[in-house]
Amino acid sequence: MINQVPGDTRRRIVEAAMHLFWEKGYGSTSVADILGRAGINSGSLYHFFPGKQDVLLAVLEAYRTGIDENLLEPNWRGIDDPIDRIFRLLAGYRAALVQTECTYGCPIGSLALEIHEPDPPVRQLLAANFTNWANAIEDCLKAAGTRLPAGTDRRALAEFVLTTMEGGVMLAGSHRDVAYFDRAVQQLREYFNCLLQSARSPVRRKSQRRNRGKSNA
Amino acid sequence: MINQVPGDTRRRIVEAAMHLFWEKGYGSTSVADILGRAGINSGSLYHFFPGKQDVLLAVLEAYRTGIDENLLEPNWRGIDDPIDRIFRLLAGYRAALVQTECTYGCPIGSLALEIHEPDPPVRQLLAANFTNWANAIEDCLKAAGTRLPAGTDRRALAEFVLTTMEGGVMLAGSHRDVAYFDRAVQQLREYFNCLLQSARSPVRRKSQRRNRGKSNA
DNA sequence: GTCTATAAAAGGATAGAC
DNA sequence: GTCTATCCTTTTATAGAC
Repeated sequence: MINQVPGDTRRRIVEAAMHLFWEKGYGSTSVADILGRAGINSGSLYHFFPGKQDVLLAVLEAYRTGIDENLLEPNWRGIDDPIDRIFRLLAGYRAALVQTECTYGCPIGSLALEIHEPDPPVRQLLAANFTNWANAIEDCLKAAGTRLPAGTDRRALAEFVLTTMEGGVMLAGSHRDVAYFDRAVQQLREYFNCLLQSARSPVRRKSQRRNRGKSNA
Repeated sequence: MINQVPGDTRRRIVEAAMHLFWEKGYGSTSVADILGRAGINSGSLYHFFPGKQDVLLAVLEAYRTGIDENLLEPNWRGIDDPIDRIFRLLAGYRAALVQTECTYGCPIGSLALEIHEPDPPVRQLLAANFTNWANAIEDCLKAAGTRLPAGTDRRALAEFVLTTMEGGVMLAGSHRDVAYFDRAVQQLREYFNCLLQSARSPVRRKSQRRNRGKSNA
């Protein structure tokens, strides 16, 4: 092909696959689909990748390393308040749902539930993506400092934000109605309000002093 | 085949497909897989179903109509407290995760994120399954009566229980670690504690007097 | 209703020229 | 590195006997 930037082909393959996996899923995307979208031929793809699954690994790796540049920075630009940042990120997912008429799915979440093989390398990269996402939220929660009650399990809360997002996207997509996502986020907001409130005027409970952060009903 | 109960073949097909879709996903299950597990031949399946997708519809329909008998009753037998029932149901999913070494996925959730086609009939059945699940939780929340604060959006809260379950199962499966599910449920528990607490001693915003009444605060 | 056999297509992957 | 051509397997679905 003419005017080909060296090293560009591999990038185009990953980009094409990233889009197609998001749009159709991994199993329903054929190698031929990827070739077509990338504008290349079979030989080129198999020159860079041993097989289709290795393309998936490259895609997941691209998501993982690009989370700051492609997801967090665009959403957080100009927003400093850490709690605002959390709900701004969720609003970003909402915008994606609206733009795609609720066809959008979190690419990581969709792949996580589509891939059923034990498949350690793929699964580890999926997990790493989730971990990075939760890390970013956890940083926000740490930055919130004393606005959250002492003893708040910030790691668990960060993961809870993630499960809310994934669950909300799942329901909104299935019902083709963004209101399902909105209600999930609204419930999370209520929970945060409760936490922020009780940090201001702590409710004393028997279990709380003895067992900080681990109360279980 | 000998000793065949009339009308049994169709049921066996659906049962085999139900198991395989749950285990391997829809796309990775071939018609041949279903035939093998059901112990029948190609002609029988295509006698009852126009194609593979119609088997999926029958599976989703079976989940939908069987939710009480197969999911709710086994988990709720002997438990009357409506809030306990909610967390008992979540404990049931936890048990499934543990038994399968976190291979388990909610079959509806997995299919919801695997199926990317617009595909109205399939999607409507997925949505109907989610709706039935949330209905059951909503009934619990209604039964909780005044233990929840006045004005609680019980529908949204029921859906929030669902998103927590789905998100928790997703993370636990991806990390192959049930602790991710446990933390999600624990966060939901904290939220419920907050709600139950504020129903006992309603929080007044702005000029709130602390620890009114006789609660053990 | 169930069987066997097979059609027809699509899938992932490879070979070898350039 | 990229191309064209092709192999081989798997897949869904059908045909027609019993």
